Amino acid sequence: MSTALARRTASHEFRRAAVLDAAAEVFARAGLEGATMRAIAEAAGYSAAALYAYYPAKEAIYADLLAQSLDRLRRAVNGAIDGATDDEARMRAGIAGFLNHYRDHPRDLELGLYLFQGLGPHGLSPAHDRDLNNRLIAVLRRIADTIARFGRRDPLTAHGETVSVFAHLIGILVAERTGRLKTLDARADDLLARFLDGLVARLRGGAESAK
Amino acid sequence: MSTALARRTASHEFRRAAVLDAAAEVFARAGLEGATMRAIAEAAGYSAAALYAYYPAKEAIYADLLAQSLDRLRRAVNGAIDGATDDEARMRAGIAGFLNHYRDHPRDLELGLYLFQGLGPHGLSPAHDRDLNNRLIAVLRRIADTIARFGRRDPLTAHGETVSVFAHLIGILVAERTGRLKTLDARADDLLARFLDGLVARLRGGAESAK
Amino acid sequence: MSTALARRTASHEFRRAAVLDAAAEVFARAGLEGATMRAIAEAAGYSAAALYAYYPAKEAIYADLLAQSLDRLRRAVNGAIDGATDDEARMRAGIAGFLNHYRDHPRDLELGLYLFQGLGPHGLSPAHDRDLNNRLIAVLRRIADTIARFGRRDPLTAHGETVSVFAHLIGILVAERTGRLKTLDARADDLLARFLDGLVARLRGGAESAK
Amino acid sequence: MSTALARRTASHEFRRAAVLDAAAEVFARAGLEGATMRAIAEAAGYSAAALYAYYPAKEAIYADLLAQSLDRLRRAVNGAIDGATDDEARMRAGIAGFLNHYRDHPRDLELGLYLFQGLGPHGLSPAHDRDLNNRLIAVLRRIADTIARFGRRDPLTAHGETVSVFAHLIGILVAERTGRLKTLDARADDLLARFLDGLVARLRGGAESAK
DNA sequence: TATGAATGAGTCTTCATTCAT
DNA sequence: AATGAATGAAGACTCATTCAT
Repeated sequence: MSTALARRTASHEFRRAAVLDAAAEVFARAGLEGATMRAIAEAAGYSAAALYAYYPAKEAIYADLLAQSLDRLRRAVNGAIDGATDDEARMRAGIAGFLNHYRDHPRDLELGLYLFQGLGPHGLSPAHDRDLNNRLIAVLRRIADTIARFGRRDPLTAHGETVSVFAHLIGILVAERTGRLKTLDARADDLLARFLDGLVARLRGGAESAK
Repeated sequence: MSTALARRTASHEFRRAAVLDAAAEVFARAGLEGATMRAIAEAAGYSAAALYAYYPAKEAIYADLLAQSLDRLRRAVNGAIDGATDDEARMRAGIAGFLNHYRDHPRDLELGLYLFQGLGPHGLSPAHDRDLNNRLIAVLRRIADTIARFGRRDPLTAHGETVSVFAHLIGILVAERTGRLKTLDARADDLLARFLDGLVARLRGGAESAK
Repeated sequence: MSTALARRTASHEFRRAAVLDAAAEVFARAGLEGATMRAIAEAAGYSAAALYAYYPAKEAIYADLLAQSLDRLRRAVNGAIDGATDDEARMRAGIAGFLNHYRDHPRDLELGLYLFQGLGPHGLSPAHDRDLNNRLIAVLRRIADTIARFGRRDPLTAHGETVSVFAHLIGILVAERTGRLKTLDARADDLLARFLDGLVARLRGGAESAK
Repeated sequence: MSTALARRTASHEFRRAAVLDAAAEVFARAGLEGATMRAIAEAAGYSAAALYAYYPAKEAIYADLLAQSLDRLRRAVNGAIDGATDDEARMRAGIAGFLNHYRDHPRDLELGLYLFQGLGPHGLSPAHDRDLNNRLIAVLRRIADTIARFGRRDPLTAHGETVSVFAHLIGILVAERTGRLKTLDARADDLLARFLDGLVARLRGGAESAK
């Protein structure tokens, strides 16, 4: 019986993943507001009602989608860092990896911004929110490590610098995705380069600039 | 007779402003998607149908709201700049004015983010969009001027630097508003100070760093 | 006082006529369902509320419009008959005048069909209906006369024939206006000619066909 | 499984038919413009939203209703023709069948007039319109055949005569339905008889009257 | 497990009409 | 005489969700 149950569970998880895939596709195609339960169901080859066997509400699909998206981001960032050879390169690679991942994967950006922005209509439950936060922190922690190492900063200082990096990255992404960058005749690449150069200079400069 | 007409017109404008206020309040309370015509009407003490005496469509309310919001931002930035005494202070004041205006006026931030985000579903008409863009550009231009003057940069270089500033400001605001800053135990003030210090250092450094 | 009152009344009637004109124009432009009170008011240079000083309801405007339209029809038919020289020509002219008036004045046809069709939504009051009926009968009576005279029929027989003519005319007009004639590759002229020839032949034939 | 699916499909069709019935009733009762989705839903014992499980839009209900109505007309006409014994009787029967079908089925007349009248506001899609036209033509073609056969006319001439018949029938029906016949103290039967007699006489007369 | 059926609440918008001024 | 202001009722349609099967 236990085997049968396990099999059933595995099968269930398998189909849940298929639903999630379909949802991701719909989100990418129709945008966040246009992603209706019916559209997701159709993409998954189910009826709308069937979705409720896998997720209790639309909100839960969002949450799951976001979690996966943040994991993909983490893998991208980690991969970029691991592929670099010296400390400065690692720091630069991690930060650029963050930006490029989102630039290369608009779906994930869409989801990420939704998160950053606090999804108006139904909002996520606090539990979900905490979970997602932790996944984001995991990404940033790795970047903080490279900063601490390259800049020979203590963890606290490195953390402050990381948040600054994080804010800048978000700013670039938001500005680009909303067309303001094009309007202002600027490019994300250039912005990042400028910021990184400044960051490197600053970290090299003061042996220990306060927080 | 002319007086009566003027009085009537003024009264009309007065009530239109009241509707706009109510709309702003609803936007702040219910979020962007939750701002329905009925909600706005109720907040204004009207029936939904009555709104159409003041605005021909929901979109027009958005547009008006955003336009006024950007004008308030411009006044805040200009005021901050004009109140400072030397070139460095002017630059710092303009940038800080941008950030603080939005921190002090969450409603305007909500609206601004809506703009930055590109309002998915119902979007603004191209005409409206262009108008709003111009208002934003007007704000940034003033900041660019202070950068050019303090850093003795040519306009083109100053523009690039301005976009970087803009991106950073957006990033800070988005991160704060969505609670990520609190999560990361950071404060907007510190982030701004850190960024400004870096900016000043950079501008002081190279007499003329390419674009 | 009596003079003042008369003047006031005349002035009122004058403006009522202007409203009616505007209404006719709107009906022609926007169709029957598209003719809103506001549209009529704008065409008349009034506010919507002002119309209620001249007509108690939209329905009354319809009714007045229809009455005038039927009077125009009567004048057209009478004119056609009076312009002809012998009895057969007079009969033919009267009938053709009916058809051609409506073909040349689509506005009136629109109104007429509305009448014939019983205006769904609000319907006319019985009083109005009776009045309009009488105006239609006045038209048909004149045609009946020409039939009686040409066919040397007694009034009763002539009346029966007239109703048949009336039905045929309506049929042609409805079929043409709704595009069915074009669909069937037919022309109103031909249909009328065919019918008239048959009518003449029939009336010439039997000295006195019952009823 | 196939059985279950078939049963489900059949059940769906059954309820769709019920919706259609309800719609027909509403159309007959409330007139064309008064037939709202909500009214139809209530008549069918559904919520308004439920209708959309059976028809994607109001327009589709119209179209279905009209199509079925025209098919009923065709069956009535065909049946009448097939029940007659000689050529003249067949022609008379077909024409009378058209008229009587509509006199006996006021709902269908209401729908038919809607068609003939070109449904102003929301109109049918061109595709629907073409389809309905074809169904009407199918009816008329059968009548044209009987005319050609009885009158020994070539198809072209018979067609012209058929359109004349069609126009007359419409005229009678419109006049009757809108109460004008009663006003004029006439009866549809008599009108038809008179017209048919004339038609027969004409067809017997000239061996071949042009067009 | 999956579905078809069904719904209530909600969306924006239009319109004829009323009323204080 | 005329109007601006305001409204209730209505329009078609959508959506997330529930439930019996």
